[in-house]
Amino acid sequence: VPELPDVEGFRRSFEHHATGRTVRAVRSVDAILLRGTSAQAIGRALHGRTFQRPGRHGKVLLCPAHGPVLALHFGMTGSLEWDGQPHAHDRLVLELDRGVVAFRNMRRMGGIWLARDAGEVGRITGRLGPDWLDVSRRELDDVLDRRAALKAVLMDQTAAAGLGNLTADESLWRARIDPRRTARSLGRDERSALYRGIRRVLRDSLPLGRVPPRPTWLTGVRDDRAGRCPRCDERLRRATVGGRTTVYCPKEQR
DNA sequence: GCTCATGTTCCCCT
DNA sequence: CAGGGGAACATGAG
Repeated sequence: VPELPDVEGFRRSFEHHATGRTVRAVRSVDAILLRGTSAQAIGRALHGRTFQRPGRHGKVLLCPAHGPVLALHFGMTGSLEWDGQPHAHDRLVLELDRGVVAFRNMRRMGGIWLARDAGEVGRITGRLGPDWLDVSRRELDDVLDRRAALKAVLMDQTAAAGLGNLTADESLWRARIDPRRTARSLGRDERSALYRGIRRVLRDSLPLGRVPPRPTWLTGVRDDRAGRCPRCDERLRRATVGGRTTVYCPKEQR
């Protein structure tokens, strides 16, 4: 479920459970998820190291350990678990001097990176645009300076990082803008509405670590094929935009 | 068996 | 080069 709010939730849990904790063992490393590193390299780099406060850039979680930095991308089904119980979908398990953290990921999309130091983190996040929480209203104009479909631009991580299918649809629904519009076609007021929509969705989702499936939100009704707009009760429509299923209100989103 | 899934990347067209 | 469409990746749920 990992979009910006979810990864921020993982970041907080990692901060709470792992900051100041020392790695005692690394196991259950899934080679298919490794990106430019190896199980041996991760073991060598992290064993005996103590984690510092984790960071996040878009959907990437960054876990520095006084030198090496472990980076995780959760794909569509990744999560962090602290139950200490072995699970078939564990793709990386770190035993700490107090507790165990498991990177669990059923579908094995996403990735595991290891940077040798903070300076090398750019190799991992270098292609990402600014984190959406750091995008100013003014910078939004730069992000939208494209001919592509608006929703495709919002989900393009190289333009700005962190929005996914859910947060993009939710933000566009809040702003009452048609996801299929060309990014460049938005007027000033529409851009401001979109900016407020994105901020609002992220701000409200952040403390929960997820986009809340409230019935008053699009997210709460989007999985219902016969779902209706929580605001105007119009029958919601489904389309494919930017290669992904898109739910919107044809009456309000213009 | 079939369809779809909250992500990313690559390839082929236009 | 920019953008769209589709497939691939890997695994499950309905």
